[in-house]
Amino acid sequence: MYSFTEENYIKAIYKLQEKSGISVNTNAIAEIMQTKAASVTDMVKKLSEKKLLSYAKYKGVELTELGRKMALEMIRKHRLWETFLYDKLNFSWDEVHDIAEQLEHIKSTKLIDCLDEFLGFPENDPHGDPIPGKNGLIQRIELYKISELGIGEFGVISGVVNHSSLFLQHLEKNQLVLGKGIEIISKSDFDQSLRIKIEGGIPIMISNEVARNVLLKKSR
Amino acid sequence: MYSFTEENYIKAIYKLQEKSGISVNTNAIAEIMQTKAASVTDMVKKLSEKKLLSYAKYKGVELTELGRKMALEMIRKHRLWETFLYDKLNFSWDEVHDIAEQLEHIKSTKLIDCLDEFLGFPENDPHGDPIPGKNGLIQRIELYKISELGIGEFGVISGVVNHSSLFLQHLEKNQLVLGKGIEIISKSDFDQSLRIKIEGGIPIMISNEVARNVLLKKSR
DNA sequence: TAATATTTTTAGACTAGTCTAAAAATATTT
DNA sequence: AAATATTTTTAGACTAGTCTAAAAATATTA
Repeated sequence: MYSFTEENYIKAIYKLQEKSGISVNTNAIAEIMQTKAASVTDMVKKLSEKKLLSYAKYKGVELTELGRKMALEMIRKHRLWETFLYDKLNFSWDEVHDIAEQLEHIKSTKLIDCLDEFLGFPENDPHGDPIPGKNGLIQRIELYKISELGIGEFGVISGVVNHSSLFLQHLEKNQLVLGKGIEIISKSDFDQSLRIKIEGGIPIMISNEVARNVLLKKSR
Repeated sequence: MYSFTEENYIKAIYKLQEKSGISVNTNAIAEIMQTKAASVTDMVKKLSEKKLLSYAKYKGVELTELGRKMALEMIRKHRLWETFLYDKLNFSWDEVHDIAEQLEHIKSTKLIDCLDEFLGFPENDPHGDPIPGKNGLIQRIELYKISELGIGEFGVISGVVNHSSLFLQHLEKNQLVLGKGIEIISKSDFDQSLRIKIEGGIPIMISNEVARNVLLKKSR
């Protein structure tokens, strides 16, 4: 059984490895873990002994297959809990992260698989990020900004680029919520604003600013 | 913010205080916390400094109002999560406890209040134990053993006395699940076994052993 | 490539929570 | 009420995870 701290280190290292290539250095880990480099060295040695990552002094670390699998499990849990909070308990997009940060440490495979089923096997969390499957595979679904779609194309709102409360509240006020299907009606050559039709509603205008910050899964 | 360990101590002390009167002694705490008396002494001193309980050397401990409130919050969380697992994720009676033991430590008042609402403000958990309200009040509903009801009386299954997996599985096999309405048809003078009718089913026999371990809320 | 700057590691110490073994207080028995 | 048994506390040590300060390795610059 792994401690919360160990789990958080693995998740942090996974994220760093995702964006900045193969080997992750001590200082970078210290920064996102809000701790000191010396502490990271200690922990990294421990995780290395547990075969979760490979580590050579002064050379940075790299997750093993075991570590990678663990990181994906954490991310799966995190995103499923976020989806639960958003879909079932009506939390807003910006409230879910901190609570999911706690919930992702709950140990029970059955719990998370049942939750997955209860939520209808969602493919993306409320921020549009893909939810890894039971097998540890990420099914990456191509998401497009509204502004990238052509006239006549259809899509389902699946995420956002800008996560600010102000923006999320603006979307909600305009019925632009997760899961809604929309169709591109026309684009203005003047200010790149768009006219779109929301599923079961009348056509509305949205600014290019909005169109560049909402992500769609193409449909039809 | 309190640690998991501190929270578990407070919950344990509350439970002991419930059944065995006012002052709780060190060894009893050590036993249910699965630790040694020396460790209990240390922790109890700490909790005393935090005003969660009052403690006099060699005289045992007693929760303060603050400690009692905290214990009730823990119990509220525990029982709401158990209800969630049972009602929404279809866990069985005997599976919910261990996971709720982890979930009860999640820190978010909003989360637990939204969960309460999502579950329809349940009054009892899947074991029939009352769920403390937001205010910290326990609404105690009178529950009767099946064996205490008279012939012709009706009741809804609302809890159990014996919480063992073996017993809970036996009940499930015989359709004796939470929320089912039953009617007492007759009682045997020989072995105190009962004939009962389960809502929407045919009459069945149950042993006195079963009848003494299932709790009903009277109805009609 | 020598000097300097940066990064990483080591050494030793601290806290929370636990332990064992022994001492102190309380309870029970005779 | 003295002897014995039990319970509780103290003292000192251990582990996980953290820290600071200093040493060692690596990287950068002139």
